[in-house]
Amino acid sequence: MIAKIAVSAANFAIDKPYSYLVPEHMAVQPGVRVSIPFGRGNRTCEGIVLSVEEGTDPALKWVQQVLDSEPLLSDTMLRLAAFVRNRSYCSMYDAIKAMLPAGLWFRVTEHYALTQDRSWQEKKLRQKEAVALLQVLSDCGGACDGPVLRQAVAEEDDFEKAISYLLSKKWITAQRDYARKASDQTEKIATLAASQEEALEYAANRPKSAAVQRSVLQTLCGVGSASVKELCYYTGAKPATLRRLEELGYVRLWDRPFLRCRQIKPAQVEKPLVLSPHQQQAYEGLLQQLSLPDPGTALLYGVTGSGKTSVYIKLIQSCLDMGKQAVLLVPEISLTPQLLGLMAAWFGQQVAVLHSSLPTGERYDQWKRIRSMEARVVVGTRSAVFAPCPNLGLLILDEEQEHSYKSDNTPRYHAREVAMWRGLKEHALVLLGSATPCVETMYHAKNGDYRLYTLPGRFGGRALPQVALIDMKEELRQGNDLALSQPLQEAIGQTAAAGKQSVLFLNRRGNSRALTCVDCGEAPECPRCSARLTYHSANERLMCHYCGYSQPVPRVCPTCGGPVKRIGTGTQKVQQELQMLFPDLTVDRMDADTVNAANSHEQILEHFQKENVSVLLGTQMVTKGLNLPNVTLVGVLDGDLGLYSDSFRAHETTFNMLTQVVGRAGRGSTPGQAMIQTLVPEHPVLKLAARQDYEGFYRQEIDMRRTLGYPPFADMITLTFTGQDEARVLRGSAKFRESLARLLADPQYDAPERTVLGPAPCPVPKINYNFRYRLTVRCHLNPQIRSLLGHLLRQFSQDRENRGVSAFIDINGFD
DNA sequence: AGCACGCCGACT
DNA sequence: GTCGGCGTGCTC
Repeated sequence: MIAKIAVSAANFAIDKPYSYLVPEHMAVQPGVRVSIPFGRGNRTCEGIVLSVEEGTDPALKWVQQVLDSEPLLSDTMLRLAAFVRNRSYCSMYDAIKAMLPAGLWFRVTEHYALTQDRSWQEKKLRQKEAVALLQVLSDCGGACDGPVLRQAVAEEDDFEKAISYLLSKKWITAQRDYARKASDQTEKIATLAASQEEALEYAANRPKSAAVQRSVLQTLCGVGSASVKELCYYTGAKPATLRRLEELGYVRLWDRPFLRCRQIKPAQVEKPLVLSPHQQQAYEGLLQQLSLPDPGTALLYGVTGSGKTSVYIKLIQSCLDMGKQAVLLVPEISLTPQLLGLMAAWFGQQVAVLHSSLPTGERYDQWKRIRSMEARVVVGTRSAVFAPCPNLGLLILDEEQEHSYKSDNTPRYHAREVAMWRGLKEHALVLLGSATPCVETMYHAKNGDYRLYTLPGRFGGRALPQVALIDMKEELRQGNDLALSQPLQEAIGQTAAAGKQSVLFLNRRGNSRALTCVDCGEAPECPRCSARLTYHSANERLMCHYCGYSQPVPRVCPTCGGPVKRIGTGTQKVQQELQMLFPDLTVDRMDADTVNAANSHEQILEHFQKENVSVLLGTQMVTKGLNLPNVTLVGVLDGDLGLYSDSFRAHETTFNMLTQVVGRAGRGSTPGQAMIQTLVPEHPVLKLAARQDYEGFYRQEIDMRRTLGYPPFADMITLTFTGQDEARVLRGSAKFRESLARLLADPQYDAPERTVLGPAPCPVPKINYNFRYRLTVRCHLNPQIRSLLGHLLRQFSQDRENRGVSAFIDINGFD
């Protein structure tokens, strides 16, 4: 028997199904994982069986072990993986990894053993580490486990070097054992208690003898928290090392409570669910569509507060009644506690929650519950679109325009695209919900590709907030250079006086944007990135938002020694301004600096609501999903930020963001009021956002896209090239451009509107010492062009000229 | 991307 | 001699 296998060690350039021989007695079927030898060195790696066929071939290698007793992925899911691979230009295994819960991954333990060849006994070896390892192996009777051997050498690098040397001499052999990562008991967990920068700095300044401490901190910086057991295993640390780090304040140790399927607190709901006439109408239409043999796609379009959630719940109920499973995707789980409560109230134990910050064991349990159909409603973020539902009936993407549905690392898939594929192949209904649908989505809905259901007006007939655009140029002319305009100041005062609350939104974090020298005008930049450092008052440091680099705030200008001044506005500075203007008001702040493990998003909101704090000041985070009845004023401090980014989505993103923020005002009985501060009050996008006029915005935007040939009328492909050697990156991308342009000129590609632009530096031309250039291609993507791009990418990575340069591709992306 | 193989200069 | 550096080509 021959098995075709997707191999974990194969990257995109060499990825294909590899054939292996299956031993007679071995039970191998598609969807199980196996361990196999790969490459010249026959290193053991993992693979997943794609298909099995009769036959034999003496040239092939043998499957070593079967790692699963039953298939992890059904035939459909394997085909889905192939789809993701083709769409996002990743390897088959990358796609599969995105589909499986982390708890399924195997922890590899190595065993080392001496071979028959003992010729080293007569030799004098130069490497003292190698001698030590051979000594330990002999002492252990010729074989021992990796961790035992590891202790013989202080430095990880030296250990690796010595091992590979001994292996190359064929004096020892290495064998790998696989053990599942998910555990069943309570565990002691170590969490990083200091900031990454502090921890890394401490680690970097330790003497060599503290290598273990360093590697613990480095590991923790990568993962945030890990079980003490695993940490000790991977780093060679002893529990005492971790206790020491706890004393020093870099690590927090705690016992994770014994609950793998976390209980969600059900919300108080009145049963049965009563829909408004509009909701009922939408529901009935959707139900009819859900019952079709091929339901296709639907768009539920309704302003914030129009009650889309009730329609979802009713539809999920119907889907369950049909004996099928339903998946509800949300942009970010932590932002939707209310929704989780509702789901628990309506569907109780049938709900499974899936998202990436779930502990591995819990995630694995949920995954199994879904696969066995014990859980029939799945709520989760992007990756939950891969929920292993055997009988899928309904896939809902709430707030479908959100960027978080697009993965920004390998595999670069869009949950909407994956959902569409599943809908088509598994005969499930795909329901997109939004108050401000993505322009492409609305286009398809209006075109009849998707069915369109509209919920007009806010639930309960509540009025939309009054929105005013405030001209900040005028404010400057009148001598007000504060971040808060005169009208907004007054409104805040009045709102507080009336016992109501205000939410202020700022699109940035940190205190001031940058530090500038008064004399020479220099602003400190990140040494690794082409970006200015941002001042953070919480830790009195300048930080890079791209790579995390930080340094203490310099007293004087590093270039000329002149005095430095903070420019720009951040949440911290606005907070100071507010305290100066309104000494009696309390202000809560919510941004990346105040939201952390100790102070969660929910806790800040709860505090704001319970204590009736006058003002909540925050970044992006305050805009999402919250429903605060006592908030009657919303202020956007920098409404025009984002309008001028060079993405074709700039207008859409700004409009959506503003609409979303403004919609937070007046969700209770009192009508709301919103103010958008801007330097360009005459900008049509801002005017439309102020009027909450999605239809108007859509008409204007779709015309522009048609004229300029942007999606949905063509596809925008971005090819990004990165590497440390700028000349190489530039040369590689230019060469890619040449081949692409030449090939596209062939009439077989039928790409009449093609254009290849670039190479041009990316908006941030250097991140972490890596230079970044990109090509932009505008054309109508068809299967031929897709495979042409794949071919060129493969060719690119195999070209010796391009060593040290990596290329990746993004289609109709967001940056 | 790894990783081994092979060729070459340098060190013991 | 033997070690290690680096260029080259392959991965069932």
